[in-house]
Amino acid sequence: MAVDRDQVLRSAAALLTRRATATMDEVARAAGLSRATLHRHFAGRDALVRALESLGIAECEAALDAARLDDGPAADAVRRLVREIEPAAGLLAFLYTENQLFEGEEQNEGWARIDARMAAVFRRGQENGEFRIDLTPAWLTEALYGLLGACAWAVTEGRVARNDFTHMIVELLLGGALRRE
Amino acid sequence: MAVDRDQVLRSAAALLTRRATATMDEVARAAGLSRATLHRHFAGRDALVRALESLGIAECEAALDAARLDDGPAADAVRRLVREIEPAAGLLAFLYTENQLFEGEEQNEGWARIDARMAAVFRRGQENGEFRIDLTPAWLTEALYGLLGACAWAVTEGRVARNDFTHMIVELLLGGALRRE
DNA sequence: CCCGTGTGAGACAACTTTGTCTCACACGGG
DNA sequence: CCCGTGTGAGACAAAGTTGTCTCACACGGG
Repeated sequence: MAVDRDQVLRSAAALLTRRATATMDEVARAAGLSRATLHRHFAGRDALVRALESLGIAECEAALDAARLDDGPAADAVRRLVREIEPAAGLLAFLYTENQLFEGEEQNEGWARIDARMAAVFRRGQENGEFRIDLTPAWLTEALYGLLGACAWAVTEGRVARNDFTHMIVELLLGGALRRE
Repeated sequence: MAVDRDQVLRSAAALLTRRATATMDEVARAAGLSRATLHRHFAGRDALVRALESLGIAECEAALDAARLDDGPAADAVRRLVREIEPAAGLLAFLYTENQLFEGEEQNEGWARIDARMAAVFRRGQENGEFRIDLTPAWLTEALYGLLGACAWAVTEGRVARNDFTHMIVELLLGGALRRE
């Protein structure tokens, strides 16, 4: 009967993303357990958010590893990254918007490392001539976060098919909306 | 000594965007007034959020009007839209993430109308051959929201220069990151 | 079969936030 | 000058939330 910690965190992220003021009781209900049990696993709201953040950081790092960003064309690396990070998109959407974190040095360091790795692949693409140079790596990184969150939300809202997730993000991020002949 | 209602709403949006659980007292302090006065203008937290939403809808509609989305190439229309909507980007970033709104028929209708107008310009671009057809108008609309929020945040964080706001969004949305020869 | 582990339900006090009210005061127009 | 309007500060009760505890119970392994 052990609670699936990750599954609890995921449903908490899904709820908190669209209603950040949700009660611990609401979070518990959404995860299908009682407030008492939720409290046994996470000492309080802060602890829950920190756990969400730790999970998000860990999943991002894992996705970055799995995407092998240094291999082959940067465009392919970005495509692999988006595909790998898709399962964590909902979590990311929450963490990206909930920047109350400004505390916690360890966490901040984690995000800085992730940002740096993402920016690095864009920079590599610029240096080898794949990517245009007027869009800065920092902006492309932020834009990727924004698109991941937007697409995750669009999928849950039914405005984008789940199977199109990677395609929609990568094609827009790399190719843009303009038609090429 | 009358309080500048719009300015209060803007600073409230700025605070709530990154810390949605902020207290009415914190919101008041951030806006530079006392909780008592804040309460005189907005009956409560709900009223404040609804006012934020009304302002956001109004500014979006105004930007849509000013952008003349039906005139000339769709790409130029999108560029005008982003330029017009820039001042409201912070507000939008908050409203886009805080989807606790699911109540309120009038508001919902407002967003639906805005969504439809945005999607229409993308559809027009597809129909006249400017835009590629594998990215749906609904997704391009969501992506625009996401990019607006991401860029507004990146600007306040200092990762993107304020003057580059329109350029960064439009160039990425329309042209993508890939270099063209 | 029994017992240990983990859970749900509910009670409870402590704390926080909210909404309201009162009072004093600063400002600006008449 | 005086008075009305709008504000800040603070007090206060009401409501909501949190953290803790207790008890009963379901389940599964030994």
